[in-house]
Amino acid sequence: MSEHAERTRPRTRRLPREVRERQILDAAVHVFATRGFHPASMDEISESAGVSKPMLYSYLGAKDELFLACLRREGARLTEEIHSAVDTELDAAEQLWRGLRTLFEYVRDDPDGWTLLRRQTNAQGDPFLAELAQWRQNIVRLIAEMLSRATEGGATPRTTDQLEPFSAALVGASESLANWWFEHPDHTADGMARRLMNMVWMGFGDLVQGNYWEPGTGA
Amino acid sequence: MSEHAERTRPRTRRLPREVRERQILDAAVHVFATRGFHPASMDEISESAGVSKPMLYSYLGAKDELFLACLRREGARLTEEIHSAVDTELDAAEQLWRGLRTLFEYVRDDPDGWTLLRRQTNAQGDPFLAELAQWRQNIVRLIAEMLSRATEGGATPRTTDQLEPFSAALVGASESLANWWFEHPDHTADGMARRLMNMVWMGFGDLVQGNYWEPGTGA
Amino acid sequence: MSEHAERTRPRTRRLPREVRERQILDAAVHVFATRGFHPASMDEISESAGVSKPMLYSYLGAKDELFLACLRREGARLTEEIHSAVDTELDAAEQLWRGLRTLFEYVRDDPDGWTLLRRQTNAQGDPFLAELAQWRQNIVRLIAEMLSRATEGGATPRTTDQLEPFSAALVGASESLANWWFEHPDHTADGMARRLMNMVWMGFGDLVQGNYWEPGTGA
Amino acid sequence: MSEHAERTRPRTRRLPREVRERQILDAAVHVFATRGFHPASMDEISESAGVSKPMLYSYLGAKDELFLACLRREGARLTEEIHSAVDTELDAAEQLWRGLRTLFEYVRDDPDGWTLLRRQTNAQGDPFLAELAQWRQNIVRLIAEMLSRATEGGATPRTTDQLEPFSAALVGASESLANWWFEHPDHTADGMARRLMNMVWMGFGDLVQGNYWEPGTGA
DNA sequence: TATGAATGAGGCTTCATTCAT
DNA sequence: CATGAATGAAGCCTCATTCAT
Repeated sequence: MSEHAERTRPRTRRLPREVRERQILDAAVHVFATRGFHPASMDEISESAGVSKPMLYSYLGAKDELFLACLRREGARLTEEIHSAVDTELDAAEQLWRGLRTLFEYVRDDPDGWTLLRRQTNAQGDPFLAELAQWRQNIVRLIAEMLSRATEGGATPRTTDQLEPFSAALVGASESLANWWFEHPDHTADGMARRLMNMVWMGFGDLVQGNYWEPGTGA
Repeated sequence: MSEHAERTRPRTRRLPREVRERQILDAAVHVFATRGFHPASMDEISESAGVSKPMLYSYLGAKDELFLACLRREGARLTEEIHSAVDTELDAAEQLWRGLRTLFEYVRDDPDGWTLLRRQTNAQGDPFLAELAQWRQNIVRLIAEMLSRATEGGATPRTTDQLEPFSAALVGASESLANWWFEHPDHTADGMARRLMNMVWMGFGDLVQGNYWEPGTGA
Repeated sequence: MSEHAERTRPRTRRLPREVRERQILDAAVHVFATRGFHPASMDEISESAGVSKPMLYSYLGAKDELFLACLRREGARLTEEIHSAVDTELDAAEQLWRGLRTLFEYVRDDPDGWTLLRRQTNAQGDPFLAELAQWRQNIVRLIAEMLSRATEGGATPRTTDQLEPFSAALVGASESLANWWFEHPDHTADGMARRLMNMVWMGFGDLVQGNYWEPGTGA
Repeated sequence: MSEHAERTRPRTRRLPREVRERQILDAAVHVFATRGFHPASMDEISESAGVSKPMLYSYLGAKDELFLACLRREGARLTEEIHSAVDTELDAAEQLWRGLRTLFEYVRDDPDGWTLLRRQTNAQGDPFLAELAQWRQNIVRLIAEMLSRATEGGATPRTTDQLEPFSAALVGASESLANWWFEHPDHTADGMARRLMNMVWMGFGDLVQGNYWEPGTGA
C-alpha cells in the first residue's frame, strides 16, 4: 500500500534548475572523489543525486563534461578562497602562510573536492584532463609570481631561476602533506599549515638546529 | 600503407618464457603509464607487446596482477638504486643529496616506470592499489628514519615530531618537481636534485638571502 | 532473403518490466532445456527472447541467476500443480495415482520445463546447482512421507525402512519414463501415469500374472 | 638442485602406447565425471594424466572423441559384466536379480565410470552424446527382451505392451537409486540390489502388506 | 616420441548513452 | 519537466587446439 502510495506522485518535485544542478554536482563530486573518474558510473551518480539519468545528461552533459564541471567548481572555490586570503601588500612569508592556511582549511572543509583536484593526474588519452593540468600550472605560476614580487630587490638572479620549479615542488609538498593529514586527522588546519611553512621557509638545515618559523615573524 | 605499418614488428615466435615475460612487462609498464590503469586495455598491451592476449594471462595473470607485477618491478628497481646509492655512515645532507640524485636519475632513465609509480592514487574499490600506497609509505618512513639517525644529538623533540610529515612532504615535492622536469627537459638530473636539495635543506628563507646549499658542504 | 528472415520478430519496444521478464524467462527455459546450462549462450537467449543482452542482466542477473530463476519458476509450477492435485485424505494408491497423472500432464504441457528440471545433474564446481538437488530431495521426501502416512498401521518396520530409497527410485522411474514418452508421443498422459502406477504398485511379479492396477481400485 | 635434477631427464619415460592410453583414459574418466563434459578442461585432464596436451590429442583425439572413448570404455565394461552375470536359462526374477546385483557392484567399484554414464543426458547441440543415448536404449531393449523371453507363456499381450516402457522405468529407477546410494554409502551392493528387486518385482502394493521378495524365491 | 610456446575464437558482463512515453 | 526501458560497443578472460623444436 505504501509502495503504491509512493508511486502516486512523482518521486521528486519540480525544482528550479539551479538547485538541481547543485544537487547533481554535489553527488558527482562525492562519487568521483570516492571512486575516481573511470570507475565512477553514471548510474551511481544519478542514484546518489536522486535524479534520473536523462536529467543528468540534460543538465550537465556527458560524463566528461560532468567531471569537468566538478573540477571547475571545486577549483574555482579553492582559488577564490586563497585569493581573498592573501594580500599582495604583505611580505612573502606572510602571504605564503596565509595561502597555506587557507589551503588546509579548504582541505578540511571539503575533503571530496580536494580529493577530486588532487587525485587525477594528466593522462594522455584523457584529453579532458588537460584542463586540470592547466589549472595546476596556473596555481604554480601564481605562487611563483607572488614570491617573485615579494623578493624583488633581495633576490639574486639565481633565486628567480628557481621560482617556478620551487613553486611546483611547493604544490607537490602541500598535496602530499594534505594526504598525510587524511591519515592523521588529529591535527588542526593551522598546525598543518605551520608545519609546511616551517619546511619550505626554514628548510631542514635550520630545523635541525632548532630554528623554527613562527607566524608574525616575517621574512 | 598504414595497413602495412601495423605489421611493424613481425611476431617473433617460440621465445623462452623469461624473455617473453620481460617483453610483456615492458609493454605493460608503458601502456599503464601512458593511459592509467582503467583506460589501459589488455588488447592494447598485448598488441604493444607483440603477443596474443592468452599469453598475457598465462604468464602474468589477470589485469590486476599484471599491474601489480609492473608496480613491483619498477618499485623494486627504484628502491634498490636508492639503497645502493646512500650510505648510512654519511651525514643527513649528504644522504639526502645522494638519494635525490639517484631518484632523478631513475626518473630520467625510466620515465614510464616513474609515471607508473607516481600516477596511481589509492581509490576505494581498487583494493589492489593498496600495495602501492604501502610502498609509498615505506619510502616515507625510510626517509624519516634516515633523517632521524642523521640528526641524533642535535635534534630537538619538536624536530622529531616533524620527521614523518616532513618526509611525506619531501616525497610529494620530489614527485611534483619530477613532473615539472618532464615539461622542462633541458635540465640535468644533477641539476634537478640540486634544486630540490636547496629547497628542502635551505628553505626559501635562506634562498631569498642568497644562501645556497652546495654538494660537499655538509649539514 | 535469409537476411530478412532474421528480422522475423520486430523488436517490440517499451514493454512493462513484468512482461519482459516473462518473455525472457520463457526464452531462457527453452534455450537452457535445449542446450543445457553450459552450452547455452547468453547471446542465444537474448536473441531468442527478442531482447538485447543488457536487458537480461538488468532484469534477471548473471547467467547463474537467470538459470536459477528458470529452475525456480518451473520447479514451483510443478510442485504447486501436484500439491493441489493430491488430497491427503485419500489412500496411498489414490494419492500416488493423482500425483503421477499430474506429473505427466505437466510433462505434456511444459516439456521444456520438464527437460530443464530433469536434465541438470549436480556437479562439483557448479554450486548453484545444489538448489536443484535440494528441490529433488524435497520431492523424494514428500513422497516418502505420503507413503508413510498412507501405510500407517499396516506397514511393517521393514517397509518403513524402504520408504526413502523407494521414493528416490520412483522419482527416477518417472523421469526415465517421461523421457521414453518423448520418443513415443502417441500415448496420453493418463495412459503413461497408469503404466507407471502399475509398475510401482503392482510390481512385475503381479503384472506377469495378469494382475493389473486400475484407477479407483484402492490399495 | 633437486629441481634441476628433475629436469635432467624427461619427466616421463617412453611408455608403450597401450599403457599411455589407459593412463589418459583413467584421468579423463575421473575429470569428466567430477566436472561434467563442458566444464572439464583439456588442461586439467592432461595435467591429471601426467601427459602433455599434444600427447593427449595425438593419442585420443579432440575433446569429443576423448569423451566418447571414455563412454565406450565404461559402457562396454558395464555391459560385459552384466552379460556374464546373467544366464538366459534362468527365470526372469533370477536374471533380474543377478543383473541388478552386478549393476550395483559396478557402481561400487567404479563410481567415476557410473557417474559418467549416468550424468550426461542427450542434448540437442551435443550430437556426440547421441551415442550415449543409443547405448542406453540398447540396455533398455535388452532388459525388455529378457523379460519377454522369461515371461513367454504366462504373459498376456498387455504385459508385452508394457515391456519397453517398463524397462525404461527400471533403468531410471536403478540410476536414481544408485545416486541415493552415493549419499547413503552404509549399504552393501547386495542390499541395494535387493531393495530395488523388491520394488520392481513385488510393487508397493505387496510391500505394504508385508510380502517381500527374497533371492532364490523365483517368479 | 614428447613438449613448452602460442593463438583464434568466443563467452560473460558492464557501461555510457538515448528513446518513447 | 521527468523517467523507465532499451541498446551498441567494448572490455576481461578462458578454452580447445596446434606449431616448432
